[in-house]
Amino acid sequence: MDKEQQLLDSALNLFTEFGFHATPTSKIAKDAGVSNGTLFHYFPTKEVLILKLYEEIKKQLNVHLEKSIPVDAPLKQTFKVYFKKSIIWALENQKEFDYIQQFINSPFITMVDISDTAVTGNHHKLIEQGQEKGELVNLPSQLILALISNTVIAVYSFLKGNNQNQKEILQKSFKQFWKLIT
Amino acid sequence: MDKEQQLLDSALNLFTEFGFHATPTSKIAKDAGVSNGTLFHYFPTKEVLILKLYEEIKKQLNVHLEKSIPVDAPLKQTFKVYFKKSIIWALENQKEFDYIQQFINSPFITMVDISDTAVTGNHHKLIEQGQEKGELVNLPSQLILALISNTVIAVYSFLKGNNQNQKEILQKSFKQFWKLIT
DNA sequence: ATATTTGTAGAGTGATTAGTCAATCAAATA
DNA sequence: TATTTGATTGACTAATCACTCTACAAATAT
Repeated sequence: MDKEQQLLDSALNLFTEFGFHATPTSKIAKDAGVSNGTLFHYFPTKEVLILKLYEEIKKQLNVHLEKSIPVDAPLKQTFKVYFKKSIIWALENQKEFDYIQQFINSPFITMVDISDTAVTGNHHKLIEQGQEKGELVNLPSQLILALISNTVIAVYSFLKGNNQNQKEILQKSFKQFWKLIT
Repeated sequence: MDKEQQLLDSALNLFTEFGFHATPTSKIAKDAGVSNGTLFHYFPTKEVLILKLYEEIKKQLNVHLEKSIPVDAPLKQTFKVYFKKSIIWALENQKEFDYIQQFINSPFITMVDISDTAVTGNHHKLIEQGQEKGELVNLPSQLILALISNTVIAVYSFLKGNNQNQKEILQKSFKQFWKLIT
């Protein structure tokens, strides 16, 4: 087993349960089954651990999102796939998703690049293309991106507590979401 | 000067800048111009201080929102007023608004009533009335509430960094928002 | 005027914490 | 087989923290 990964796993569990500073490094090490010193062998400071965990989760999410995205599909179809994939990933990786939000809403966010909030990549491009074609509403692409992220968060946090009719909710939510951005 | 209020003010400033646990009570007391012991005279524990600050801000927001809300106005008008008032309050009280988000996305949220997320009151009722009249989309009112909150957050976080065209952005955003929930 | 409560101070305490370090251990390489 | 390299340990440290306690001052009640 990779001890670095085990440390990240334990950190994720403990950080989401107790928060960053209420989780001592000693507890993380213990939970991961390694010694105190080993933690600091892999992560020079606690802060680095917190940041690396964020980067790693963000990477996982982005890799997942870019998998099997249709090319040359109608814009609406592409957005639908992104939308649903995001929410389903969040539901299947709740700790990871919650960690992202906890991190983003904490002062640690000032330590990462500003243009880097959670989802990156070609989304800006996609939005601007949609606007050129007149399909998407004419609002700053940054705002549209924020609207998208936050709609995903809203649907996720609802479905987290109510997993009945998931498919129907997703369907209807997307329909409304599409109206929001067109 | 009310020392309890001064302590809450200092706590707000420091918590939003450094986070809960990276802000020692001693710093809060010093910043408020009182002694260590005085802080614990007003707040038995640090946790109580964190919770009371949250409650106080939530109350402020709710009081503000309920001021000069039109009665018997068309639903769309009522929502528009709520929508704009929320965002403008957030922009004018950024620390308070950021604190709410930091709190809600932290493990401390488990210590407050679940039915109590930030905005309370008659909003559920309003939504259900709108649905009965067939004006609002037929989705669970909890989900609609989440969509509303998160749209407000999205527009706020965009406008926080771009305060040009505020009026126009608000106008257009509401137009899209209304499509989202109808 | 006296007694009682309430507010305020700040030094002190015991516990906890991030991070260090010298000593082993394992495994790869020479 | 010898040597180097990196991984791992856990006791240790210096700092920090939430909170206590005693003393005193101010306000309020009797």
